Amino acid sequence: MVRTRFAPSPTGYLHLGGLRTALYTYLFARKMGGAFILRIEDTDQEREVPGAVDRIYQSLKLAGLKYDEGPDVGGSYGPYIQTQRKDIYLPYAKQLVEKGGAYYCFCTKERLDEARRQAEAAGETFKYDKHCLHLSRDEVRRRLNAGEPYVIRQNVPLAGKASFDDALYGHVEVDCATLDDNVLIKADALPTYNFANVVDDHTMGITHVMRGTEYLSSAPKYNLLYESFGWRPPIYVHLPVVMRDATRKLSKRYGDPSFEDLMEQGYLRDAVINFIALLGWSPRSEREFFTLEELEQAFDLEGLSKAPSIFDMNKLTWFNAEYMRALPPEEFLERATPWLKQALDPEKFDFARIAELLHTRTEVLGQIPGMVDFLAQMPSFDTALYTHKKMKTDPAVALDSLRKLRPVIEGVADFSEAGIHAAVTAAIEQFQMKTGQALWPLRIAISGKASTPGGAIEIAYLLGKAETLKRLDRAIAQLEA
RNA sequence: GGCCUCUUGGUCAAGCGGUUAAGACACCGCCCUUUCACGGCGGUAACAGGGGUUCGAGUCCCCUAGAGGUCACCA
Repeated sequence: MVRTRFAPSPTGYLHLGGLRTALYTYLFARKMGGAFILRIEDTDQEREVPGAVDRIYQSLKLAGLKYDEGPDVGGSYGPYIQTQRKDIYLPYAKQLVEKGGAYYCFCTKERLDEARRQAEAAGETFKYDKHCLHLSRDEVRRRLNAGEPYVIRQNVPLAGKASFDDALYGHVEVDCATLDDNVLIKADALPTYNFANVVDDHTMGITHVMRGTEYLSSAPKYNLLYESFGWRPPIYVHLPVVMRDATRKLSKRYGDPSFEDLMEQGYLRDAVINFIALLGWSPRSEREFFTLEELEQAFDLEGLSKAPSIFDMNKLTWFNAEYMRALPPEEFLERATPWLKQALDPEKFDFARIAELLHTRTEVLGQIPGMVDFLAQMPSFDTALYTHKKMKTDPAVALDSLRKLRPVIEGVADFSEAGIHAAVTAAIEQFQMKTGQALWPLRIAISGKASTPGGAIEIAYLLGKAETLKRLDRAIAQLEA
């Protein structure tokens, strides 16, 4: 059975690249009828950010990526947090030492730093010189017993090739000579990422590993470990990076949003998932709308792209707008209400009607307050707004129209949209005005904005008669001044 | 710098030896329309460069260039 895992470090928020990795990992497991596992990689105690583990749970939950096994849901391969597994790594490392695939190292930080400095001065890449590999068994035992601090290093062959096969990138091979004897067990007795990964993936029965391409070049080294243990390596699928532009990857530093940020800005979960899924994967068809469930069926490794892709906020916003429009009116109203409340008093305004008007005009929920705040408070505006070429209006035309319309509006008994509409159209006909010359100025006069959700009639209705007249009077006064 | 990887319009991308090189976003134009949207129709725009292989290369090979990754007791 296929078993995949998402293994983040609790060092902060879940960024969109991480979310995509999690998504693909999840989708592949579902597609194959396998299990999706969450594992927390917290072996670097210094970098751990308090609360980050909870944020990972939160974000995955928010994204709808349910895991079958994980720290907070259990499972038969636990624990799922590496620091809670700390006792299982050392025995494996010792086993590797016995097999010759690793060795104890007592070198001090000073000696290493010095060697590193010299290598740098000579313009060479630093490589550990296997100094401690040649220590006798007796000496190793003696120093261990004396309580000397130590690490355990991987013993990489001096010559030959190390390689692995990636499901996406194919056969990747490097010369062992270019590889360093990396630390497997740190002085604090915790494993490094490299080692913990190999041990955990094996002991947790992981069959497919999906992770970023930043691990691509270290993967051959992993296989050496698998070989030493005599274990079968999982199938690797390295995923290209999600970029912010041609040369930089998406990052919080430049203000790129995290998944949580997007949710807070009023993006829809399904829209973000849909967009992210298509960033680096193609269904190879014209289809572009997929629910999570549909992605679970459609996803495959063949559609993955090898090149990094740039996160296009524009397209995400388009996707979001499409998802917004596809919402049933009641649901849109429900989702829009909290945002409407930020700008308007629900006691004073017809939220249902406003939501109707907003529905096809809202790309992101967060835009809502700014689109309706003029209803609560009349903005000041320049009379240049009255000038509109196509409507054939300007401040002079506007003043004339507004003067004619004011008494008409005052005389509307039934201040519904139908009532206002009937009265205004009758007046337009009676005065032989151009529709645009009447309605454009009216809308400007009571909204103060070049574009609004809804036209003059709708806005007048929403404002109510008293407020509409008040705004009209002020507008006329402004034009007369 | 060594090693690894990537390269189709501004962006996401289809293509897997023979196509007028799809489609989507964005942009522009037109239509619809009491604004703005929505919707409809149309348009601009790409195979990084150079060598091969082949009757025929975006598709295969090599080189160059550009970009990314990696060289930690970080993941």
